[in-house]
Amino acid sequence: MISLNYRDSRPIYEQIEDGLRKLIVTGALGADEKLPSVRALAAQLAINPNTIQRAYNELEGEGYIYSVPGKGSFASANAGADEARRRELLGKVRELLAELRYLGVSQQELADLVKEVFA
Amino acid sequence: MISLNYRDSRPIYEQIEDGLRKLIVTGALGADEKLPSVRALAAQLAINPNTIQRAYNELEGEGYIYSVPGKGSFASANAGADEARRRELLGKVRELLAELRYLGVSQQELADLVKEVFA
DNA sequence: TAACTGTATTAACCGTACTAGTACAGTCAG
DNA sequence: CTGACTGTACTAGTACGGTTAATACAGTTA
Repeated sequence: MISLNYRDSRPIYEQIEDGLRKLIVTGALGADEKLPSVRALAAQLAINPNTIQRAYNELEGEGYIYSVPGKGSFASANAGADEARRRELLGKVRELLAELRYLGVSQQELADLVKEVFA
Repeated sequence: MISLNYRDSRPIYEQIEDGLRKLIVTGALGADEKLPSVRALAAQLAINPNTIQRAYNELEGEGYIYSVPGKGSFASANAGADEARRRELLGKVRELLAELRYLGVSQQELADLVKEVFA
């Protein structure tokens, strides 16, 4: 479900955040679908439950999931309300595109990439 | 020339790397143009020269600049040879696009962004 | 009741970013 | 040649944050 890369300098909880966010935005995790419990995912990944909780906490702050004490954590129906993150991501994409252009990637190739993602 | 954000969790040397990389790929720093010396930039940013050196080191490893002992550091003529970085960036863009789609950004809007970068 | 859920708190360990200080060799203008 | 610049290298110390560990508590549910 999620893979960790210990060689990556990025913290584990961020890798988990990204992994879950990806599952949600790609539709692999449907709305109101139950996520693994904090302890279960910790056991599966062989890491501390606190690290999982931290990832869940931040994802809840971003609106991607919601947690109910005693019941569990679930994928949010719609996280599209996060305008700040949208602008942040657009800024990142803009910088990456500029560098890719410099690296010789054609406009056509990038346009195709956009089409592919929306296909 | 370069601004640091101490609230950012990312290391200073990475922020410097990104700043210089941006100056290079946007053409603000032309080919073989001289970069500030390790000590000069360190003084300007009020940080330790070692941190600057680390950033320069990594940028040289990526081919974005080259350094000559005794002379200085300079922007590379062509950094397009870095195929690994190209693929890395393309992967990142793909993930960002998927999330932006989920956040409600239209395909047209992203296609326009590509056009704008290449304008 | 028992086993699950999320949540909270505290202490400790450890990697690493960063600083500080120093040193050496190459370059270049005076 | 001299002196001031350049990049480079190394060591030592500090500080911060990620991660683990061990508990504890309250809500949920079969």
